[in-house]
Amino acid sequence: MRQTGPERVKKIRGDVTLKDIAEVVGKSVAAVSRALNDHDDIGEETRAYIKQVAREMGYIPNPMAQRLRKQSTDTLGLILPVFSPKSFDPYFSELLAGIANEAGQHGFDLLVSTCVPGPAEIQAYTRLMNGRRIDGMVVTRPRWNDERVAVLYEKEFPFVVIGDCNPAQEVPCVTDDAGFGARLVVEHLVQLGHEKIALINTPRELVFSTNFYIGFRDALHRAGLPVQEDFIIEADFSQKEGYRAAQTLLSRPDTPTAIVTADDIIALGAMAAAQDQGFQIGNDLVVTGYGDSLLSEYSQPPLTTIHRPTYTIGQKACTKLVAFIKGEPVADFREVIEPSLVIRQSSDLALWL
Amino acid sequence: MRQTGPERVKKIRGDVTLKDIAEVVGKSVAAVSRALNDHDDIGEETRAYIKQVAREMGYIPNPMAQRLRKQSTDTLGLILPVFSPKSFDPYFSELLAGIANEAGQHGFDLLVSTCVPGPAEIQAYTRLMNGRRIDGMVVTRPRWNDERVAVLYEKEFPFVVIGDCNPAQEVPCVTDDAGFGARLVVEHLVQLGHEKIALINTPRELVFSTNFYIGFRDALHRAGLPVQEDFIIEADFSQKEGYRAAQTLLSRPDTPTAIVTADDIIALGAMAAAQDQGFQIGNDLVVTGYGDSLLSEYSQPPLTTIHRPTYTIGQKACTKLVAFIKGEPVADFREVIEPSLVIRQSSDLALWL
DNA sequence: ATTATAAACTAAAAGGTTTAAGCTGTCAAG
DNA sequence: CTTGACAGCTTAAACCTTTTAGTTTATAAT
Repeated sequence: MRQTGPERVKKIRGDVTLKDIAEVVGKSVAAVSRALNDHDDIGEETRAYIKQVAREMGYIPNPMAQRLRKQSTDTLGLILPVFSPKSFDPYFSELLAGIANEAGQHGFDLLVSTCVPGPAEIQAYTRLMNGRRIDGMVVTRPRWNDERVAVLYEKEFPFVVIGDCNPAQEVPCVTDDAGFGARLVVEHLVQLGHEKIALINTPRELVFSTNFYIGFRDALHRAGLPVQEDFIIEADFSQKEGYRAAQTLLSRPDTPTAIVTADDIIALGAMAAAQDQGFQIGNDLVVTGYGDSLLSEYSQPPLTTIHRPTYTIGQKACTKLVAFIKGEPVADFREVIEPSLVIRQSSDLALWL
Repeated sequence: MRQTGPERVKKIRGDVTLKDIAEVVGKSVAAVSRALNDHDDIGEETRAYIKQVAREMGYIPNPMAQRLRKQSTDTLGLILPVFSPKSFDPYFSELLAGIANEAGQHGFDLLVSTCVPGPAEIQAYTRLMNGRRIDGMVVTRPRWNDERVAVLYEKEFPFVVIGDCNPAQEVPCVTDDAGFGARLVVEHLVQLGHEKIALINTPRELVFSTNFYIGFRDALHRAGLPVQEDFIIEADFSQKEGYRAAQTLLSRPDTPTAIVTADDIIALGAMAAAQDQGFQIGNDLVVTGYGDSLLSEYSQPPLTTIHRPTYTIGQKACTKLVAFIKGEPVADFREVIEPSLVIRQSSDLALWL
């Protein structure tokens, strides 16, 4: 029954299906399928032959058919918040790179969607979930009482959270330790002799912000410094908001000598505001960031910040999510990565030398 | 035959299929499908009823079944070059945002994959194509004799190119006018009185680089200035490469008074090199970039550059690709967008005032 | 009264894969 | 010689939707 020659090449262009292979090798479609998937109820010889023919014919499985049948998509979902048309946070770029690379390693596709933050957000999530387009979801920047997490959890849809999330919820997550980061920054500033340290925090609905605040507060306590509530202010993730916040802080009668911010992009805004008021950053006033994004290296002056291994976090989160989807045992639900301090000129102009 | 009550609600959780609806309304599966898709051979009343029941039952079509049947995926592919683990070019972030947003508008999903540039690249492309995972592909940073374009073209796979591409190939593309951008920069520098203008160009295999070079050269000619070949040097898209290139330029006996670069990130490297050699950027030496990425605004000093509307380019490219896939007539194959000059302190320190 | 036409549907196939269940033949144990 | 076990297959169903090619019924035209 073995055919060779033209017949076997016939379908070399166009879409070769299991049926085509079955015809050539003279076995059933099921046998071909099972041979290619290495089931053990197909003879050694037959299996080898089928595989060879499949290779020669250039067989590529039709993913849609597989997905329909297996009721799984081998695809992960990631929804990026796009605030303004003009680009988005470099944090997400790095995260995306980590996730996408790792997903590829596991044979998963990555579906990326965007949405403007707000009420439409949850729709974007449910659309991907309900549409059975993806097997699992990556959630970023978790909030207290996060509706996204609630929905995913309730529907028992596999997901992983990137960033600190509500410890009351037992959800798989990979995060940097914001509190530890804040502590590193404050200790650095205390060492430099600062006593009046202000904080521009990210929005309070983020779990991250709370942890950052707690780390900040505790570090001050530990240094024997008071926590002045009017030295603490919130800002969204934007340069503009950072500018506004710093302006407010610096217009007070008693100005701080250091401004800790919970995000690099906010720090950039804060630096701009301070500079506009005549401060020399790194000398009259110290500003620090969080994230160690590309921006912090090239800012003016370069920004002292907390290095968060975003790429690695993306990778680990992806690995965890894939394990989850495959039903493999997941060792540690909550993976915490220690960030590190990167000292640049914005905290110590002497480094210019 | 109309059922109401529990039966209709029975499947409200879990996956409602056409069959379930058909049973409830007492019609055939085909009728339900045709009603929901607004075919005109279903009675007005029936159609309304079916739609209502579908809504009540929370019916969501199974995309995999649709895709298998329709032999299309309603998904676009984008492959991001990831050079180093540490983040990627902000250019791609902005592009991604534009493409993803627009794709969503058209009801398309966006599949994002990454690959390290090099020989593995073409595999990533063929994998997506051959796997029938996507209906169309976005190609970025086209090169002369671009293998990706060749493969896509040869297989008649729908695609759109973002960025200048080989004019000999009749391929759909959306691009900024690099030559025009170069001209704007040179004219600006000439106006500032510069006569010794160097160029750090991007790698010559990119069509962009050639166009940028031609614009640069022509603008010099027009200004009556000579084109000195040893003032022209190439660099990859990295800060490091920009640093190296500028170092080379500035180590020559006759140093330029202005360095034009073909990319912001290269410009940042060039500035760093110049600063390390004691130049005051914007005064002793002028450096310009291309792209107007986030970085350029926050660099030290802020970078005079060419604004490329990357987000918009992403949107337009996506629209074009979708039209192409749907077989709609595409008006202009080649869409060229004029960039504009953004003057910051790196070319004119007086702006500091 | 017959035929043509249109409206409103239905049955079945197709899209490609995987899997549950069943079948055949061989060999060994009883 | 029977029974059982096992290897190595095959058949048919399932996944869910869309489309092709009818079929039925009612109405209009002849």
